[in-house]
Amino acid sequence: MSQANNRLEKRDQLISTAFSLFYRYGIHAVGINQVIDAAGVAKRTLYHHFDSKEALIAATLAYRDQQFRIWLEARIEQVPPGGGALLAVFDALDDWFNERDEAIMPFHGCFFINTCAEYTDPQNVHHQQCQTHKRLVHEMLLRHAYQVNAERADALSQELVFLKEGAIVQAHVMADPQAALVAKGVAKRLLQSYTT
Amino acid sequence: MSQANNRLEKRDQLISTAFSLFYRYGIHAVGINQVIDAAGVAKRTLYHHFDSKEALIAATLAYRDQQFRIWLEARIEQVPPGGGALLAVFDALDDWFNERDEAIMPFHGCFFINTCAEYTDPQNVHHQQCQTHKRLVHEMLLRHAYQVNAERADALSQELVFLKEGAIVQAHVMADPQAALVAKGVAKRLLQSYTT
DNA sequence: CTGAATGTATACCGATCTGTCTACTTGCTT
DNA sequence: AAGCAAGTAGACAGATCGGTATACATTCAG
Repeated sequence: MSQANNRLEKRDQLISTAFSLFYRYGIHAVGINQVIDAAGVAKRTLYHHFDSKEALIAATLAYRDQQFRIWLEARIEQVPPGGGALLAVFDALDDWFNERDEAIMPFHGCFFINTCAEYTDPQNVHHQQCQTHKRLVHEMLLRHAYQVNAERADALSQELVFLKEGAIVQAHVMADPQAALVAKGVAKRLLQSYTT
Repeated sequence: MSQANNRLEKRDQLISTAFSLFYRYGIHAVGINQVIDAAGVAKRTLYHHFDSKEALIAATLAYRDQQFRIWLEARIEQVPPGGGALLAVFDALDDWFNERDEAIMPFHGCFFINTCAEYTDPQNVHHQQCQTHKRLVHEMLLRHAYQVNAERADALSQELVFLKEGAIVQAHVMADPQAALVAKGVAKRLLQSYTT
């Protein structure tokens, strides 16, 4: 194992450890010492890679953004394009909520919604990073909505986003394992009404 | 001003001050000292009324639960029963999001969703208190859904809840002032399909 | 060979955290 | 009149916070 590999490994180790802790316990509730202990890394090493806790938070959000979008994109592309792809989103959510897909386990709600709950001001740096993530996911749905109804793709995708967010909140807050399927039921009817 | 009044006033003052701070900055981010400074109360007084910060949090959640449900109930009862009452929910949300109703200002997302984001474990005491609140609001919608379609009231109310939660998240995370109206549009179509 | 980069461990800094304590005041109730 | 409940201000305790400093080890590149 080369030094260059070690460099990256430590950095990534810190980010993925920080993510797991932030995601489970919340950002404010997790201290820097807890992160370095769990990562098995010296404090100096953390502050070598990141200027501050704020910088670590930003890196953690970027890490999850990548992980989540790559995962969802892959799940959608497993089915033929069109309405089916949009419904596949809810099947993906179902597996996420019920922790049936190792690639995205465990489930503690949406990390970005949770982060906005800790930084409620929309002007806050972290809040805005969450907005960017949500916007990118929305655009992903929009691309597939075009295949269903190009003229009304904006409206369709936006309405599906509402159902998606509602399902995530319901699954987490109410610990409802069927949330994704309920949302999928509504999405189906919605899709029908958009498929002229 | 009698002493007996003063007693209750101090307690309520602490709760409403704590709520404002917790709601705006998050629970973990707000310290006990910050609460007593803002409330203009001695630390001893806080610990006279509450055993711990945990107890203050519980009281804060109960306070908001009451405030919110009384507010929403009042908003719904301003219109004749039936489908209109269910749509009135989204008009109420619209005023909440855009801070047009003094009774429920300001808007920093849903305090209960935010709290669940800080206490992600559904077994956590505070998380469960949030579940209870959401269940009570759901039952409120259910009662009105009965007027629309008694046989399928469960399904209808559940789907409206999803739209409601989705709208709250969208309004907060994306700072989208129109979220409630988008959700209302979907709710309208949903209601039509349930009004045989 | 040497120096820069990256890593280790650990002590330390000042600030803040929740919660307790002392000492005193006020005012209602019995 | 006496006692109790509720209030004040503020010191204090012990832990933890984010972040820095010191001293040293390893490894790769010029």
